[in-house]
Amino acid sequence: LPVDGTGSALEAGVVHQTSLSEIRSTPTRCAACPIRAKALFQVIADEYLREAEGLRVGQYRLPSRNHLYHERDAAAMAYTLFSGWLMLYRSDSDGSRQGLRVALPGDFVGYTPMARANYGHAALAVTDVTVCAFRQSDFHEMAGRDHVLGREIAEIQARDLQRCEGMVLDLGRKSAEQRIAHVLLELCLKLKQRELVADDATSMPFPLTQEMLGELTGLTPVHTNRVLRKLRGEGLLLAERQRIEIFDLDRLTELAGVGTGL
Amino acid sequence: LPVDGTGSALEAGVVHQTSLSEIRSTPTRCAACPIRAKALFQVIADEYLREAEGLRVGQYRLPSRNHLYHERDAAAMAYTLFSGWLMLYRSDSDGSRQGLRVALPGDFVGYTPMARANYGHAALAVTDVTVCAFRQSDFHEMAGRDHVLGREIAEIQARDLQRCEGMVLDLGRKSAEQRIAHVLLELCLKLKQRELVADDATSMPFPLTQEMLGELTGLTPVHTNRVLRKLRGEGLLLAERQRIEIFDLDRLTELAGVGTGL
DNA sequence: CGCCTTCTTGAGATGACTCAATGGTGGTGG
DNA sequence: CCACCACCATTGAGTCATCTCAAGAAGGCG
Repeated sequence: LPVDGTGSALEAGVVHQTSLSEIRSTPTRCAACPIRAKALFQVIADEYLREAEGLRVGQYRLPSRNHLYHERDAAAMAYTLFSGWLMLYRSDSDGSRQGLRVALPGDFVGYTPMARANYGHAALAVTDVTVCAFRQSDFHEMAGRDHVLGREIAEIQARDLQRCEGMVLDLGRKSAEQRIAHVLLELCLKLKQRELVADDATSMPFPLTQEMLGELTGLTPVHTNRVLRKLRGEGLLLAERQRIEIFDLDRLTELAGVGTGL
Repeated sequence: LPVDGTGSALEAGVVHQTSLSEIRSTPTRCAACPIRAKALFQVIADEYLREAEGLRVGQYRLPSRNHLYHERDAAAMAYTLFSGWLMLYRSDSDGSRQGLRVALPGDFVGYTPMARANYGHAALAVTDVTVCAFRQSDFHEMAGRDHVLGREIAEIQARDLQRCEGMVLDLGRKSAEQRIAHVLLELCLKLKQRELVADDATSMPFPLTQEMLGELTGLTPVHTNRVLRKLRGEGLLLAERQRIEIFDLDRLTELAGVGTGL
């Protein structure tokens, strides 16, 4: 029963009951989860939602610090995140991690339309997590049958690419402060869009460790800490365990120096 | 007749004859360009190729240092690069550029399946360039009509995303030397795959300035230069104007520290 | 109560940047 | 054909941001 945080949740695409446990009494409709209107199926009409629901393989629970999948795993499944936070990252050859994106409830992760592909990144549960699993092949087929859906999935992918390019810009051109400000703002915005946090809230849940925040921003945990303290010193925010409070959203936004598109 | 290098080639998606001149006597079939089997239409069967050719709006020539499109331009057209090199980049709010990717002959650029989207990045001609233009809408429609094609376009996008994620990894976790080595190796490999350079060639054309190489790797032009000199000092490569010679491919690869997937 | 993870802080090293000046090279016009 | 000019590469000196190593403090959990 290795809950060492490194155990594989999926092995070659097969569900591994070690850390990924099926929820047999599915209480809620999955694809039509409360967040749907704002998230994965953001752009997808109800008829697809119902069909997608039919394709669902199962709903699973994954404890904090376990992996949903690893980089080299064959990408057999895609998931919608029902509850909890995931961090998607890619590892360097020396073992250090570079965060790619944080997935919040409603996000769609692991979809890879390439034939015989690996995921290419790992997905780590930051908190306890609930996901709905779909077979990639079912998704492909469904997208193939209906080109409107196919087009909408293409849009999701295009958005992911533009986000990734924004990250390249940050890592290549921005200071540590700016990168941290940007990540925090992005998360804050996303939480509000999904109504996981009130629109006028000044503080938000924040289960990422400072080390993870550093992984996302290309920084050392030590330096991440110093930057957070500096931002606190400037009255911009307060980072506590499991929670972040943003005092001055406008100044933080200005500091982040984001153009359009966040 | 502003050939100042900053002139817009396209204005709101309309071809601007200032720098982008149509080639009226189209001598070669475009979509079926000599490189096709290895590039854009890598995975696309001949029947689509013929259809794509029918959709071609025109073939254009763009002089070196001009833009094919800017970041804020409405993404009305997509292009296949017929000859020459393009650099795709995104600008920081302070005006500095972060390179995203170099496009070589055969590459597909500017495709954006999002509705009413901007390109989100700019495309700059590194050399004189010839492109074939397509309307995004025609492409969408064609992909919609045939889901096999749609799926294949999705694969191209997925590949782009994985490349971009690799770039995030480089910028976040690797040293200047490693990033430069990686970019050079990637270009070398791509040129060989497309048979623009002999498979056993030790040197390759390299029209990028050191400044552009710095833009791609998140480095200052000055530091880029120092790194190149250092690599030369170690007998790994020789960077001249317009050309790079790689002496020790294996050691360079090892230095770059790329895992799988380049 | 004690362990383990996370956060905090210090001191010193270093990779990359800035500013500044010089030298090449190819193109252009007289 | 030559002289000039623009762009690019090169080099130096000094600074700054970020990293490394190391140690200690603060919670949470069994």
